[in-house]
Amino acid sequence: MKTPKIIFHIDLNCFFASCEMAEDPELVGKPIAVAHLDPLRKGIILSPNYEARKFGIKTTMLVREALLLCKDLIIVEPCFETYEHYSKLFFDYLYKITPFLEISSIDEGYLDVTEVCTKIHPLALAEKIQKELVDEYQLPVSIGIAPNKFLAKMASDMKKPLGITVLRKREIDQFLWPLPIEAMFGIGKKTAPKLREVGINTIGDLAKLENLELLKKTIGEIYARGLMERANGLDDSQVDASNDNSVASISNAQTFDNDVYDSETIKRTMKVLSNSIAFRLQQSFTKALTVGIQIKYNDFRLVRHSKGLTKPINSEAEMYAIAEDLLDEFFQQGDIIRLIGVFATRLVEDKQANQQVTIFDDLSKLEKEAEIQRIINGVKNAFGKDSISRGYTEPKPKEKRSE
DNA sequence: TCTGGGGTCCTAGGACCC
DNA sequence: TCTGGGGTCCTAGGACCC
Repeated sequence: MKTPKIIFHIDLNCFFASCEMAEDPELVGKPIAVAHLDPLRKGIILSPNYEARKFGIKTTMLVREALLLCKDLIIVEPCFETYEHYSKLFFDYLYKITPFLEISSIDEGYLDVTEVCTKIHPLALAEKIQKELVDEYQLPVSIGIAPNKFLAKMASDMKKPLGITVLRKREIDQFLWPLPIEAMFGIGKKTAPKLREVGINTIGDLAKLENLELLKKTIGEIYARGLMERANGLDDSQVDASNDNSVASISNAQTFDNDVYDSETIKRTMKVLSNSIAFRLQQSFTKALTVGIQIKYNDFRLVRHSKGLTKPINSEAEMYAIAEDLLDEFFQQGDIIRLIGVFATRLVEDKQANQQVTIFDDLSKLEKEAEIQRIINGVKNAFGKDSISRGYTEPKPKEKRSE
């Protein structure tokens, strides 16, 4: 018999909001939320802190709805550079605990601490991690402790903020099974109703399901089996510590303030998006073997079209040329478009480093984003004024965000 | 609750090759 | 020969996550 592993799942609590409070102690104790202030379409809450959550404010809620719930809510514009900085501090700290670390997103990871825990009790280790992250970086975390990744993930979710939850396999009937099926990691908005339709309302119902055939028919055999296993506390997936830091795809998308009918407007936006992706590819010394576009129609239907290449690319001009071809191929007169995106996937290492220069290379990332927004606004303003491309005018000096 | 943006993984089906 | 089957690659689309 294998000796059971000890897996931690560590989750940064309301991460963006926590970063903002760490940067500006004045915000501590007040209800704050990180959100874009764009009043039209983008004004949604990305991360409320716990003071804000007390008012019922949740992620993805519209800013104006949130302000109705709490008129004193402080809205902070997101700064992703700051979040990446804190994310790095977080993972660098965890690497010192053990190299068996799997980074699963910007604000969470799995640790295999089986070895480490031959010298220290798991609970003592979790408490130490929690305390040191708060003391050193003002970052609160919740920790789930379990014999596998799935149970650890479910456990870390059970107590927030600053929770430590142990979930043993023999206790799943008590702590896991009573939870509603929606609470299970891996079950989303589409699958939950399908399960409820066949009488599965809790994770326990799923675990004890006798008629697997019915479920196979509705959601497919592989998915059905996987879910049932995990509901029974089984998950033999390993903590993947390879973390080579490479991403599988890079994308950029823009929702228009107004629905768009003409391909010229879309193309101008695609040019900006292509530039941003080319920049990121070059920064990460990679090139793409597939380039595609993403279109969201005004009925929210989302489609993707892509093109595989024989030679990898990472320049704006090449990316844009493909995006333009795809648009010409698939855009129909009469289409009404809400969002356009460009993506690069099947990424490969760029052997000959990055020598290409883009028009934005001399700007900081923040300035670049501001510039992109400005150009998109320019595109919006030009909307309707027949096909005259305004080109890129002199960027105005931007005020820098305080560090 | 009229609904953002950036990712991941999986699967179906067609093309192509042997 | 009017007809096989398997493997692999590619594209599109679905679902999920933060």
